[in-house]
Amino acid sequence: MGLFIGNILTERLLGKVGVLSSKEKILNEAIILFAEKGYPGLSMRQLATAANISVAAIYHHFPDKNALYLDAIQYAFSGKELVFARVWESEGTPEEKLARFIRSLLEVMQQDRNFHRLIQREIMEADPERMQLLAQSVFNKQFCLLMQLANELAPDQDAHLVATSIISLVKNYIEYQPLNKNFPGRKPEHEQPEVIAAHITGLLLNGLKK
Amino acid sequence: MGLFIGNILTERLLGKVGVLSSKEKILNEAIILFAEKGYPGLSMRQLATAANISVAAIYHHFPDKNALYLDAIQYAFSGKELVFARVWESEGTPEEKLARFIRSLLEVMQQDRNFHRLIQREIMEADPERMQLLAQSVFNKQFCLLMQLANELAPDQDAHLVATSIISLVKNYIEYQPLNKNFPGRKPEHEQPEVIAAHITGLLLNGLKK
DNA sequence: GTCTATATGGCGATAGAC
DNA sequence: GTCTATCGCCATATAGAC
Repeated sequence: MGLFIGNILTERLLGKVGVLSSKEKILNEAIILFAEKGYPGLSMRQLATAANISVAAIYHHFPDKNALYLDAIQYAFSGKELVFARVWESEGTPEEKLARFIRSLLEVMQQDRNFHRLIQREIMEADPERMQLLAQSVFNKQFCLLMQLANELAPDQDAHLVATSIISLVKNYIEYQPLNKNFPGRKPEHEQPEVIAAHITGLLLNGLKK
Repeated sequence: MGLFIGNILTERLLGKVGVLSSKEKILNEAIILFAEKGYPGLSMRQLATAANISVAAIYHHFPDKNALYLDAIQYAFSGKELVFARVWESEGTPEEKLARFIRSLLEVMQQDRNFHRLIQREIMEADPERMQLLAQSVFNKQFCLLMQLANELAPDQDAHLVATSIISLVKNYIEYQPLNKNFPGRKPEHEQPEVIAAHITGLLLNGLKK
């Protein structure tokens, strides 16, 4: 038992049966609030209030604010890789796999907005060490599989650039939604994942044709 | 004379002959530091030090931190529209215009990183009122012209979605550079604007073809 | 228009009781 | 493991002299 104290996965399982440890409660609130306000924008007092605990109790579980932030990010990232497993394991042509990947990525990003905003803030800070950690421990496998797919779809093109383009297209539809509401030509269906997914997939597979 | 005190454009002109007013000095530093650290991350003391002035002097020019921030954003945005004028006024096929637009956007974003980061932070905050201001007073004309071009290139597709895709592709190559360094398949030429521009243009005009 | 000095409060972090 | 109380510092913002 003592061996598992502090193990996030154990706490996740506890969470699934409705028992949230204090540490997990803190981390859950931290993910939401760091995503919303950013690192300097969230005070330990605000977090303590949100988690319904005292500031001193937070410092019992985490040595300082920075360590808590890093833990929260790791916690938010854990398990995300599994979402795409079914995409890569599924049967079908490369074109079908691309459509499925785009659809899945879009759903993950739109459903878990806190995850998306946390990543976005991290990328914006662009700290080299943290970028390396993020790339290697979170996204590396997915990026490689996407490059493989890109290579099947367009062997003559640069797989790294193609993979980046695919991710860019999906990510920015989510990100630009609040801004794009204010531009002409906006239609209600532009917020529906299937419409966006169809557009992106079509664009990639056919380009712009008259 | 008194009429022009506080007029940013006047101060810009003064700036061009090497005379920076204190207010302009503050705004210039504010753009850099807000872009780097974000609103809560930058203190008035740090800004005062960077602008080589006292905190009280800043409060002589701006009523409070928030007003200063909004002024800094407006200041950073002023004049950006002119950059693309030559793209839209130039002669050539729609395909050539697209290539030129992509190239210009890429250059503006890569050269003026502070501008890019300020916008990015604003979009991430996603405050509805500020999104409206940003869309209408800064990007509206460009977006409309880009939609027109999209319509010429692909009349059967949704111009709003196509325009968003084009911007997404360009913006994220800049944004992902620090992260992408850590993925396999990375090549040095992936940081050259002309290589990126060629890839994006090709992707849009031809799609992924075997 | 700029300064020094200061008011007032929130910040991260800790001490020590229970 | 959680609390109340508190430390020392830095935050935004202001007062008033020059």
